[in-house]
Amino acid sequence: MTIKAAIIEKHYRIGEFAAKTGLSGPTLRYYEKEGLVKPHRSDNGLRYYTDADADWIKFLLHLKGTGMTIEQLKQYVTWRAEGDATITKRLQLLKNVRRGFLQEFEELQHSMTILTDKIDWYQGKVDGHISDNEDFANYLASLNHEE
Amino acid sequence: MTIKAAIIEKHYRIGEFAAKTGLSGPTLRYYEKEGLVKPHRSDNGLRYYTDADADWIKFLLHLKGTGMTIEQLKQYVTWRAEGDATITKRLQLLKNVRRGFLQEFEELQHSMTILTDKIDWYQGKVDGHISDNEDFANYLASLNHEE
DNA sequence: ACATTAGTTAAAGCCGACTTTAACTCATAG
DNA sequence: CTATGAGTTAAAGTCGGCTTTAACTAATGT
Repeated sequence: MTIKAAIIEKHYRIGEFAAKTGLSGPTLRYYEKEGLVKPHRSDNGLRYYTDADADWIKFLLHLKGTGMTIEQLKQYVTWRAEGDATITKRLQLLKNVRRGFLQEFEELQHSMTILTDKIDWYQGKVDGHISDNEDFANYLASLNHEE
Repeated sequence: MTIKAAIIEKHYRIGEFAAKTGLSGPTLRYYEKEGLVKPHRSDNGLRYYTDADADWIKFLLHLKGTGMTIEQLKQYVTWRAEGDATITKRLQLLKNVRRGFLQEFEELQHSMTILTDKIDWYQGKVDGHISDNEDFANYLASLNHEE
């Protein structure tokens, strides 16, 4: 006797799916118009999305979070639709994205250092253990921090 | 005999200053209109900037780099112009900025992890040590990485 | 003296990424 | 059967952060 699991794929209509993904309905329609996501349609013509679509949106948002624009995402999606022949292209694109992101990341870390230094400097002024005439440039220099 | 160093403060006109700061001339004028920077004027009416202005711009760009908007920067500048009475306000503002930035930073790190996992997964497919039917969700699960 | 390059202003334009509007249809509880 | 809430479309609007344009004046090299 064969056991056959009847896995019923859950259908999410746009409102529920919007809540699930954190995007708005209009944003989902916008992404669809840009070709980033392809929801399905039930017989009555209403969109529905699945858990697989949710996974895809999550991944998409991570890529977006690394600084990819909608245009770049479209390119990725286009290649994805073309199948395995474009895997190296996609790999190369993602590597380029990572390179840019790492660079940006270092700048963010530097800005973070400067921000923290400034906070410490203000705190020192408030607490009175940095003298009134010590300016921020000197303070940075004393920490060997640039800019 | 008193030695008096005649320190001549270098004046940068907008073009030179733009090159120095990496901003464009129009952007410098825009920042001025928004009250973020106050260049000086020579007798002929032309703007000039100093090294102190450059330091200020650099700091401003770091704040901007942490996600502060022009409006928030304006608030900071306004308080700065009001003098020491607003130091605690500025300190509080910068601490809030840091809190938001740290949060954003963690999300960026997570996106980075997912991006790298995807790159490794593609690389595995290309190199043939990840089987054709291993999907990315499984691969993430195997790494104990979420989403 | 004059051509070229740099600076001046106010106002309009642009771009990406959505959001809002308008005018409509569909779904469903009472 | 009808009120209400959700979904449909295409098109226009918004917003932040500049950039471009237009019409002009100032500075500088030959």
